[in-house]
Amino acid sequence: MKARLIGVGRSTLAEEARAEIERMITEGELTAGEKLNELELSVVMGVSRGTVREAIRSLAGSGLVDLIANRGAFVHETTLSEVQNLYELRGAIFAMACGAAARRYGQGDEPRLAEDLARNIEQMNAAREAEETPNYYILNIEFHDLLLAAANNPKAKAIYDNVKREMHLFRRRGLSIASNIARSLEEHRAIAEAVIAGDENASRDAANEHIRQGFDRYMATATRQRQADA
Amino acid sequence: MKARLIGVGRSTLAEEARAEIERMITEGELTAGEKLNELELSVVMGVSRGTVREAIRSLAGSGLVDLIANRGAFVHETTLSEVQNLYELRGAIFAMACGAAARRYGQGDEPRLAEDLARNIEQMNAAREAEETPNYYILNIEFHDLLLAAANNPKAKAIYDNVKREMHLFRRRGLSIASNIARSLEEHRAIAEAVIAGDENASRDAANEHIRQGFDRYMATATRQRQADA
DNA sequence: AATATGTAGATTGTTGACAAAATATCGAGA
DNA sequence: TCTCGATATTTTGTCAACAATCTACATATT
Repeated sequence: MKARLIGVGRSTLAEEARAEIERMITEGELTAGEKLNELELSVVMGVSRGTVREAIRSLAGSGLVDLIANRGAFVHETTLSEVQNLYELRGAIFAMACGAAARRYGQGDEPRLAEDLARNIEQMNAAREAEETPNYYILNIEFHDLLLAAANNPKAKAIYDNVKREMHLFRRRGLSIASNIARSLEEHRAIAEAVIAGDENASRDAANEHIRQGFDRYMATATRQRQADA
Repeated sequence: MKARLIGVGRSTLAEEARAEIERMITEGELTAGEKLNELELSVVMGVSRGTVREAIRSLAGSGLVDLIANRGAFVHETTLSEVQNLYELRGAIFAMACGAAARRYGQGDEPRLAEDLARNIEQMNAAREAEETPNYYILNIEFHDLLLAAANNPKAKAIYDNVKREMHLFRRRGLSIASNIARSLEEHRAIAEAVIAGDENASRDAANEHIRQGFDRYMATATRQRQADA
């Protein structure tokens, strides 16, 4: 007896509403600082206000929305100093994950990690040479996700994803300059090497360095763009 | 013109309900794995079910309760492998915070940090010599909070607090053996020294080491207690 | 003109009721 | 006795209405 499971993952209306609001925010239909009107959203989405309210509340926990009692919910505005904090937080978690991945690989708990990382880096190199920036972007995310998965720490991964999304929200503009990609790729190689060597400390350091460099690249690009705008 | 502010801090009913449920969990009135009955809680607390529901939903984001659609909310059960993950996560954030604190102190952004840390360590040493374990416990928390505060990263602090609370839930039994306290104190000294020297990398390493040692001490004590139980 | 006050409208906070799903109960048949 | 299945009860999901609070605008006051 076998059948396609129906309704699996189909969850509550509130969860679907949450996903929809989340999409609206990440895709820019709702901009930073904008107020979320419960009634308006409920009409647009065709559910009751209570359901929308529940969705908004659950979003607040992820940092995408700020709640003020009796005043409502607002799309979180990320300041520049917060961006630095987000980078540091992301770096801390990523470094920890790389250390854990190295340990687990060394113990034989992640047998496929080596080939997965090698394949990813190879594809990334190909994307770089072909100057296929969108592919590079996807592969870049995959690289980090591979290591997060290998760390086998779901809560850390959840936090990492939240931080990533909030950062993504801030820097809508791509930061994909050819030289940046080349350097980033080298850093990936260094991380993968340390992890596959099973060296926890080296993995952590390489990961930390990667995020730090990423922040520097971000700041440089942001400054340049700001000058270009002026 | 001056008057006492009224209604400050008084928030919504749902927030108060959340705080109350949180208390019930942390104080053990609701045990791990137990189901949270919305109606029951609403009667006990004298608010409507919807309000309780909102409180429970907001707690889910902090990891204290797990939600299952159409089945309800359950107090999160922390497994042993999760404990290790929590230690690692806490270590990552604490190490990052110590690094940031070192940088900020070096830049003159946290002028009071040096004396605060020195005072804390001195009091801790006094508590150790007097064998006042409860005081030691409070001072230990304060030490970590001082550094988290100096890092000036609110989101990191929020996550740290969540993790800390979840860990606290798991290990009800104290782990305060005299020799442990002495070693822990030495590690604190090392951290403070690195931070006040403004050395980011050394601060991170010292913090990481501290949490790692803490985990080892925890495992040793837990194993010993398990043997004693058998 | 600038500031305070009052009032109407809009929005959030809270509740109770109904619908849908899950769980418990109980009996029939092997 | 045990398993399966129908039924009753409990519990969650969703909604609409009411109450409390905030916001915006008009009016009055200096």
